[in-house]
Amino acid sequence: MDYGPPCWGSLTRNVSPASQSPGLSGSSNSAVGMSESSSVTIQESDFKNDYSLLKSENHELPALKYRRRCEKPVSLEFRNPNLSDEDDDEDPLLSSMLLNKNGRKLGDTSKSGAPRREKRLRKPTQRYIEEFSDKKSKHLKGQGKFSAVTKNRQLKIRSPDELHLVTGTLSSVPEEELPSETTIQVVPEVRARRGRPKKQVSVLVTKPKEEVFTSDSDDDRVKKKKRSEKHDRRKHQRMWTITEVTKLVDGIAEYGVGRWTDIKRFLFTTSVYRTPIDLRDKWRNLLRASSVQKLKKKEAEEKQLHALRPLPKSLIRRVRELAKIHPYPRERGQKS
DNA sequence: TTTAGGG
DNA sequence: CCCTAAA
Repeated sequence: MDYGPPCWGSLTRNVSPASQSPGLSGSSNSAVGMSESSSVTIQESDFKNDYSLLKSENHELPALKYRRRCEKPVSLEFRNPNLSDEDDDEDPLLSSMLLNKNGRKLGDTSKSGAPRREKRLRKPTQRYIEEFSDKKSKHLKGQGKFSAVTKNRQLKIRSPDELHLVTGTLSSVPEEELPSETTIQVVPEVRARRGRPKKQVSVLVTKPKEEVFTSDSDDDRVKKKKRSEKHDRRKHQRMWTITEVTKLVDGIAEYGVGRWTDIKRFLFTTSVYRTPIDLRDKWRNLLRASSVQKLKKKEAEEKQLHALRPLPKSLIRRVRELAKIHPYPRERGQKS
């Protein structure tokens, strides 16, 4: 994975693999373990043999992972409003497929096939330009990757589960989510939610963060079984993965508490869900969780036991540190 | 429009 | 998560 796919246009292989050091993680966490990167190693042969293939569609991501400086043609090429639009473009499509057992939903989506395209023609320019220049010139932070995902990229097999994943179409997830959604076919909250994808700039951060600590337990996400439709209380609930929490904490460390929109825009650009408000809520919960840890041991144990995600120690530690640094209104006391 | 606070 | 008030 050292050379991987070089920049498409210029074949700049002179860039050293060490160039992926993300400026984001510079301050808070020193223990950076690349996690996602490991998932793309399988594609190497393809890259060498079928060069045209990756150009066609779904192989650009790994490349971009490697080269964040490689903002070559991809950024513009995929901005094409026609086929572009990263994740949320497939919302209706995806949901219809997954929920096809629900006749109503299916008909609904199919009906609105055409108009949806039209709507997609909005101009991303303003924000896009802003972000683009911002990243490029600013500090050259860690976010240089322009994902520009296409329709279906079924690459990136991070866990063996995904291998037997029927894939094909539902692999439009950003990158951190949807690890094992194979068994369930109910998935009520594919990603619909109330429309709020906002401007999805096609940059994604892909920081080689940890995710190494608890091995997998973060990939759980929607591991819930086959929830009967009757019993689903909350329409949509997305489990926070460790990766997400890590990103959130890191983002807070970088931009400060309260800058939810910034954090969302810089670190959660790929997540159509997770609004800034969600981030804030999660942070609130994190504060509580981290404080809980220091309460009674018994309580803590029970919590840990009950919790699906152990919430790594490192994260808790960081949360607490951050909590000390910037006082978050009202949550600091952890009273009542 | 975003953030803070409460439900 | 959702909603609302305030900035």
